[in-house]
Amino acid sequence: MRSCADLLRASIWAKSLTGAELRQVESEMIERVVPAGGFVSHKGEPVDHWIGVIDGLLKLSSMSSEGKAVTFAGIPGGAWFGEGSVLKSEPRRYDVVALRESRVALMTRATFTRLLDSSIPFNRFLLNQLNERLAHFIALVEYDRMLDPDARVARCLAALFNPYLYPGVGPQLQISQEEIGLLSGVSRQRANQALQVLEKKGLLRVEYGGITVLDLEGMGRYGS
DNA sequence: TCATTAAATTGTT
DNA sequence: AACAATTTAATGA
Repeated sequence: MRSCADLLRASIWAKSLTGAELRQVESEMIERVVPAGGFVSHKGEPVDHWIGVIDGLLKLSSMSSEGKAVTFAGIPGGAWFGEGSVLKSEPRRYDVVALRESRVALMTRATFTRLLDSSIPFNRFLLNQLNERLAHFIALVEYDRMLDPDARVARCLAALFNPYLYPGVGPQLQISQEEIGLLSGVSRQRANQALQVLEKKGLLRVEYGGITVLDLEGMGRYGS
């Protein structure tokens, strides 16, 4: 994807809008480039945007009291997130960090609320997305206790391929093993080891600078 | 188009 | 954490 307009074209909720509505939404959006390792937004900051990822890869994470980083989710290109905090007008509850150089689109609260008030498909989209995320977090609580890094990597990746949350992600994804490590909370070396285990089990194929998922089901239930 | 070089990524210690 | 091997991307003939 190259621009805000491309992102809108690829977003399901935007498909039902008229050309005029779409143009207005687009004109009200702000595009921002975030360098690798840069922050899209910090925990505790006031939230006044719904954020869409035009291109790149983000992670939502937080620091535990002991200073350990805990990743909640990876956000690939084509996805939207942050509706929870926009809806509740609360400060952001996690850090948003770009794992690689990324381009994001910021939708102002005004636009967001207008869509919320006027578009049924938009509401349906949000409802579905919130529901999918709930399922994701329940799964997170489960596997947070299992310490097997292979399983953590498997489930982190499986979450990235969720077709409802991330419709733009095909079976093949460009992601380095270092990024997988950052997402899963394991070292790059361990991520490499885990990927080889998963490849041997036929769940995915390891490629240069990316992976192809062969058995999404199996990845999601790995380790249980 | 091909060869060379630099940069990124992977596999191993 | 450091190293070597491998792949890709960029450059220029």
